[in-house]
Amino acid sequence: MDISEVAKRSGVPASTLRYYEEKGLIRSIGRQGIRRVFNANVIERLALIALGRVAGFSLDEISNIVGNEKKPTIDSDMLLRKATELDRTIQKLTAMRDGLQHAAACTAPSHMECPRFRRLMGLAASGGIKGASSNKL
Amino acid sequence: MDISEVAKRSGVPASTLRYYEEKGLIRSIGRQGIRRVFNANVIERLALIALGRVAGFSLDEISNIVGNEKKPTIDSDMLLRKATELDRTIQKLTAMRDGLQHAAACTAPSHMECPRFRRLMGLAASGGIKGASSNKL
DNA sequence: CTACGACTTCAAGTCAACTTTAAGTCAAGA
DNA sequence: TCTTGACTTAAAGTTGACTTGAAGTCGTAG
Repeated sequence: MDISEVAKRSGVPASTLRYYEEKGLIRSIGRQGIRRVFNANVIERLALIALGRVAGFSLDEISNIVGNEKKPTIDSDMLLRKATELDRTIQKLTAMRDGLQHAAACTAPSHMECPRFRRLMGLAASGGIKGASSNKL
Repeated sequence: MDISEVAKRSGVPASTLRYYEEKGLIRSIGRQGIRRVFNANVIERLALIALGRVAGFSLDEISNIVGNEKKPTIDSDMLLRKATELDRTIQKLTAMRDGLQHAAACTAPSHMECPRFRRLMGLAASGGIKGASSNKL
């Protein structure tokens, strides 16, 4: 596949694909003349990268998860830590989703005045309030 | 509470608190001389903002969710849409968490070669691969 | 053969979300 | 009174993740 095919199939712009390759997140299997040629599995890898972004990981963190030509070691302890971190995030988001759903139906003048909303949010916030990806590699 | 008290209690730097106030995300209840004075409920609000960030919303989107002095209307349809969006994100992250957990224990040479990992990631990616917050206000 | 369109590199530009810096205000303690 | 330290503003700087632009390289249709 050439870069435009990958872009079309994945929805990721060619410029981003070049950028990701430069960062070592994906790689082209070779060149036809001057043009990059990609293996079909790059699509899967891009899905994984997009997923990591949604999960709030930085490209560097994702690099550690999915592996990178430059930085080789993929440490299973780190994967477990990421999984745990993600689990905490999921709990927060679940409480937030419920809070949003309730807020949409609630008649309280302001969400912050609704005890149910506040309880859900308190639940979501419990155990650390800091932004995503607040832990180191 | 003065700004450093809020910073200490919330973990959010004073510079960020001023920035959030400028954006209308939080507000000080008044001034003592030149210094801001905050009501205790700002802590709760900051928790909600942090939560929104974890959920992948931009400050502008969060502004729509939690309300803003400048932009008043908080539309319940929008809240439901955000809840739905969040639900999709939660499903993805759950699959990713399971994938990471499995990858940590799996003996396959590379994650991408492990069928279980790939299935979980495929599950996570199904129904749209694009990054977070890809929908408009 | 030459012009076109799709690729290439490399450098610079953009954007959101902050952070830092410089210069100033003020209450309180020595 | 003078100094110190925590606040203030406004503007400039930083970072991560891309995007855009300029200048160049190809394969191929006319």
